[in-house]
Amino acid sequence: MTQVVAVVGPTATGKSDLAVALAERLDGEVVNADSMQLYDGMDIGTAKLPSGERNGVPHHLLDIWPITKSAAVAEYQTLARASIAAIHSRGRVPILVGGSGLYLRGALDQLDFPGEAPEIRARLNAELVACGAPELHERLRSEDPAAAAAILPTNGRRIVRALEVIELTGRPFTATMPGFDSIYDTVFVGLDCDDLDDRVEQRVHAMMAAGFLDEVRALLQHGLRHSPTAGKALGYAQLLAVLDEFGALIGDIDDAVAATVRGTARFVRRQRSWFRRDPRIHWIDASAGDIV
RNA sequence: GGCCAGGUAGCUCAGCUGGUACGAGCGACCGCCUGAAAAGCGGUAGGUCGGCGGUUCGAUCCCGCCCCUGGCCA
Repeated sequence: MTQVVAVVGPTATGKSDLAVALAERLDGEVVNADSMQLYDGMDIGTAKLPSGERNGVPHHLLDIWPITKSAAVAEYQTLARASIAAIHSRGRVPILVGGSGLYLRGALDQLDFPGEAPEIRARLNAELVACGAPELHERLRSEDPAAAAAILPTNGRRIVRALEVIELTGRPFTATMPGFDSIYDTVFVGLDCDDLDDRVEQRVHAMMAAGFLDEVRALLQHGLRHSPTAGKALGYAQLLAVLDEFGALIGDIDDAVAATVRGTARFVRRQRSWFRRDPRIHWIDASAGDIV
């Protein structure tokens, strides 16, 4: 059975560095499991490890999507599994790194995602706007009571997704996550630490000093503002809000930075509540001395 | 010094000519999560309604004095 190492946990804990260190010791290669680092050109704001700091360790699934593309977990699942298989066939150890919980589970666990139907989703989204989430939830209840019970009537986005899948596959929508069964022999390493909020604040300021705003300006010219996924990324969305169509500053940059810090801190909480439930993870204090 | 506006939840503000604050957004805390997941969604906790007196059966909302903030005039 293919052996895999997964480095997981909330953002800004040093996962990328740990992954490189582990790859050097285990003769491994790194596979990205961060939904935003998949995008080409999003470097500073996603804290993508610069190639100079990868120490020659091959990294896979970085910069594979244009920012205009809508993210797709199923596609990522296919790519990640292919990447893991290729690394294994080379006799090396795949090291999956990232903080995107669903992406990690998609790559490693027994999850089957039903098909994708952009046109159906577009129509349902239009109905959502026209009728409201509760009405669509009623329809979901009649078509798939189990899914309706698991999805709140106020969560329009998930209701749309459920109806989309039902219409596409003709089968009920599985609205609950399965158990924690990896399809690989996986070791889960979780990184976390107490002073994460401080680290986050420092990191956001460091990103600004490194030219985050200019990165956003450059991506603005490539359609970041209208991209369904990339434009919603932490930091990018907040900075877009203070820039006009030509990249001129029209808002308070300090407010945008503060909003990014707050948003990231909230994101850390969501990541923790996601990973906390996974009993397979061996947690390590990221602020400890020699974590390798 | 005078005039005006205002002092209500951590922050920004709502609040029917006086009858137990219906508060809202954001924040905080807790949680959910199957093809947009750095997204989306839910729950909970916070208020001596600036202070002191007065009128009233009863005052956040009326009266007086005081304190604080902003603006205008001197």
